[in-house]
Amino acid sequence: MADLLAGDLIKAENPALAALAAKAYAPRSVRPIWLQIYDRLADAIRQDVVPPGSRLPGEVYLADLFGVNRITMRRALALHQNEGLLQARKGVGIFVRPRPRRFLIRNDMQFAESLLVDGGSISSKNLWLGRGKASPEAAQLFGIAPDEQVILLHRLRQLDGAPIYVSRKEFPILRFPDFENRYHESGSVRAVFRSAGIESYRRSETRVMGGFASKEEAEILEISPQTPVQYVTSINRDVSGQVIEFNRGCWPMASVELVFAAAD
Amino acid sequence: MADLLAGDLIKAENPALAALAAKAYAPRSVRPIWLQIYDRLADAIRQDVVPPGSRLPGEVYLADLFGVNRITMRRALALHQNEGLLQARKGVGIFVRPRPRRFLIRNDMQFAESLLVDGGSISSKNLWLGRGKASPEAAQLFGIAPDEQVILLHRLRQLDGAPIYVSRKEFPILRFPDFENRYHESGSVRAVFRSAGIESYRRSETRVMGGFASKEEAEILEISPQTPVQYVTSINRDVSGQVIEFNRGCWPMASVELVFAAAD
DNA sequence: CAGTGGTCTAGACCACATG
DNA sequence: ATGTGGTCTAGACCACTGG
Repeated sequence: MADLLAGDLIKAENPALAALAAKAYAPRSVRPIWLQIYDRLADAIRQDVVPPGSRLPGEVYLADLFGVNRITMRRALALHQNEGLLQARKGVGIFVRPRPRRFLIRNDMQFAESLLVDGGSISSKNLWLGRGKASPEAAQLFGIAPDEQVILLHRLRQLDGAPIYVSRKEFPILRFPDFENRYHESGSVRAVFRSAGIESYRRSETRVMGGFASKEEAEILEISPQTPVQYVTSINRDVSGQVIEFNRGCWPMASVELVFAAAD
Repeated sequence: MADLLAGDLIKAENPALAALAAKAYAPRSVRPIWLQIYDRLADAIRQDVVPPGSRLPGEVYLADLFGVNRITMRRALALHQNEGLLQARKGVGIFVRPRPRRFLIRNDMQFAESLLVDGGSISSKNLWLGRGKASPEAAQLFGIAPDEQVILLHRLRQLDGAPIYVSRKEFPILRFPDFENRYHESGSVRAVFRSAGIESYRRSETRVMGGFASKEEAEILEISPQTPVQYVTSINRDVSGQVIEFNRGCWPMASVELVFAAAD
């Protein structure tokens, strides 16, 4: 009784979703039911039938609404989670993720990367600053032993409060012996460079590769583990060619677009 | 009876796989069984217990081997298909994909992209050459109307016979009125450029973005639909700045690494 | 505590490819 | 005809979150 009541209430709250579910399915042989549900959910989300940030009705209710078993319903939901449109939180519900925006990272080689996005405010948050073992790649670039220490800076970039990019930067201690203090004073890497006498530097190489979010990355970025992501590693050098920064970042794949433009 | 016999035969064929499956599972609360099976399969593949190109035992047999239900087994297999290590062919079996290699695409801006891979032979295959409607983006770049025609060249790149990259190139007809004939004569885009008086050109912009393989792309690349891929679009200009080529390519995400190096 | 998503099983039927 | 992978159901139990 209480179940029926709750069901009716939710249904009344979102008639558009109910209408979407009421349509007849194409034959299973043409396209599996779960993919058809996946399609309809995608439409519902993109057409703001269910707005970003809102919570979807529960799986059992949705399954009933779409006239399928809960398992079948879950397949459709799971694919959307994997692709980044939805995000489940155990014990809480399934939420519509903020509309995936395409970030543009201009990578002009001469300048540091710059984030461009239409509207929305990007904020940067430092997760951790300290010293630790260099990654093998950074050690080689800095010309130090593999187990030597480097300055480590973990940063998180957020769009309107939602995490969107996590990076791990490495700097050679020899070059920036007082990195931490300088950084705390200024709050900017560029300023630390300047205080070390580096007025200008350049991006010498950028690598892009695909992967799947580790548990840690998934937690920080608030996505499901195994979600496809893009890793970007970049190398900055001073004018003499010395490597002064090695950076490795991670994006949810769906929300970034990289642009590499010629210098002109 | 026949079942048992077949099972024993296969098991005898691959004792290493059986050994992998025989180990006790960690508690489900630590890591779900299907993810533990996923892990073991990954090990088996990466350690050549099941070599690239070989076919896995059937799902029902594997499920029995790992002591779980077929559905549970399928979850582990499905994730590997999604990530590119395995590839299922309906009615045939599940196959181990060729070891994902990291392709390096050097993108020096001055030169056309060049494929680098350690060992293995890369071949190029033309799927289609003809004329058709320009994409909106290309039309704008070429300075033509959105419904105007362009030269279209669909190409497939293969590594040791396995499809690895599919691209769709667009060229302005005004600039290359005799493209098809020139191309058939020489078999190279560069030669067509030269015959049109273009001795040198440059890559002015490259964009990288993630996505999920459409049904068509999946078929060409022999991957499952919805598998994560990377799209790369690039623009080539002649020395005067005129756009002479617009290219859009698609890679299985797991098998490519893009390198953008500064000109130096 | 109730409701949520996450996992797992048992069994069924289908579509496809191969011999 | 057989075996393969693909889909779908029914029902169960668990772990987590919130009030």
